[in-house]
Amino acid sequence: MDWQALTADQAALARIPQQLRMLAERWEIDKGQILFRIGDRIHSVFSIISGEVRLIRRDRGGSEVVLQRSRGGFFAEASLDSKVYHCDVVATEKGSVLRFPVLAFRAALDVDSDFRNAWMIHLAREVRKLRAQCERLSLRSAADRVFHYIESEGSDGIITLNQSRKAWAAELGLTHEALYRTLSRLQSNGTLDITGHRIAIVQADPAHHLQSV
Amino acid sequence: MDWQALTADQAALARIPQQLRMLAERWEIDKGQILFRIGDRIHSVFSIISGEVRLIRRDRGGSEVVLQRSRGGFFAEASLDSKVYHCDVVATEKGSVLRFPVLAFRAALDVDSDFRNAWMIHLAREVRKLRAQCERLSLRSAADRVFHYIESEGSDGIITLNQSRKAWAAELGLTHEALYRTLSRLQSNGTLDITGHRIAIVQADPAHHLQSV
DNA sequence: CGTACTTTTGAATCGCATCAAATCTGGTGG
DNA sequence: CCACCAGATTTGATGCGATTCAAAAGTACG
Repeated sequence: MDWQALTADQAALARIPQQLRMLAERWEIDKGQILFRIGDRIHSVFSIISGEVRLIRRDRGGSEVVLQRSRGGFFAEASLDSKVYHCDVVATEKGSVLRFPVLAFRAALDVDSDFRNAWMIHLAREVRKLRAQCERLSLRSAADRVFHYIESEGSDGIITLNQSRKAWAAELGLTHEALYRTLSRLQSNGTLDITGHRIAIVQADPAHHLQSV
Repeated sequence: MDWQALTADQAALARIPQQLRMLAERWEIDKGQILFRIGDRIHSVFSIISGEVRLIRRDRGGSEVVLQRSRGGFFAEASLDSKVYHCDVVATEKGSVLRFPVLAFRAALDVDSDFRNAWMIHLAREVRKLRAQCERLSLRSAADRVFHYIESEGSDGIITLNQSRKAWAAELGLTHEALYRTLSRLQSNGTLDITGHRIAIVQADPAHHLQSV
């Protein structure tokens, strides 16, 4: 297991103490596989290596509600403080996850203050990031969401995307068509400078300027 | 300070050790007041008693991006691990906040394992809740968001709102008009049973049924 | 070289935002 | 108790922008 390669969004993973690492199991998961069901006794905390999982809650009618889609990072962290899982978890594509026994995880948090601090920092950052994303998703227009993303996730009005535009569109809550059209409009506008995966804000959107006067 | 009244969404507040509580200061804030600016040295962690604050980042053009709106609960938690604030914080209405010295807060987390556990649980729950909200906000239709909210925030298809519908609309990322119309349509549909602040799903939405077949 | 996926453009449609205005509600003070 | 006000609720008409469906061109990878 290459623990060094994961540090980017996963500083907490790198800080996992040796003792706990040795207890981690790698699970290969198939598309459609159910990792655990609602009501199951909690046994593990997971981190995704590859693929995608969804946390789902179903009503009696059979319609389902996606509580979370994960492609990387931990999931079911909230299970650290309960006895049973509160949702189903299903893999939507082939991939693999890392499984940590929850008791050992709790014990490591209690004992290892470095790990504990890394974990708290990880959670706090996640909260900050998710709050920003909620704000972004409540913006009405595609252009506003693009700006918000660059301003909050990039630095100094410049961002280098680490994903395909299609995936970015999903993160922005847009269809890929809408994002493509918005980007090309903003570029021919002179508002954005797009070179490959690097996107820079050239000047504030005219509409935004009005607000600031 | 009535610490008991806040336990609802704020279990972590109730677990704050006596020593740290004694260091807390209550700040009365006016509309438009700036609590701190980007680049300021971090001195405090805050919790809102009343009113609303916004975490804002500005670009050079003067247009601003809202990273977070808070009406209750902690904000700027992520500042526990940095030296300077990463955004401006402005009050958008009159209210008051609780101010904890960040050093004492960190020390309390190190020393008091009860408080520490409560804090980690608080953060993990916040993460879970925010992820669900992001999923909800990326749903296209107003009806889907209403269902998602009831399924994920309520229990057994029933929810009792603790806020006005206008405020709920904002949380759902909708205009209040859209929410009012959607609710009355779903009620005359026979899909929802609405009695005051109690909303119950009577039957799955027909459109959802198709998916589950 | 072929396959799967992303990127791109087009046309039509639909749902939500927007602006407007009326009604209802809870709380305040006279 | 009533008048009054601010805010929430409700309904209507209109337009825009994103979705949707469709299809073509580009690109990475084995």
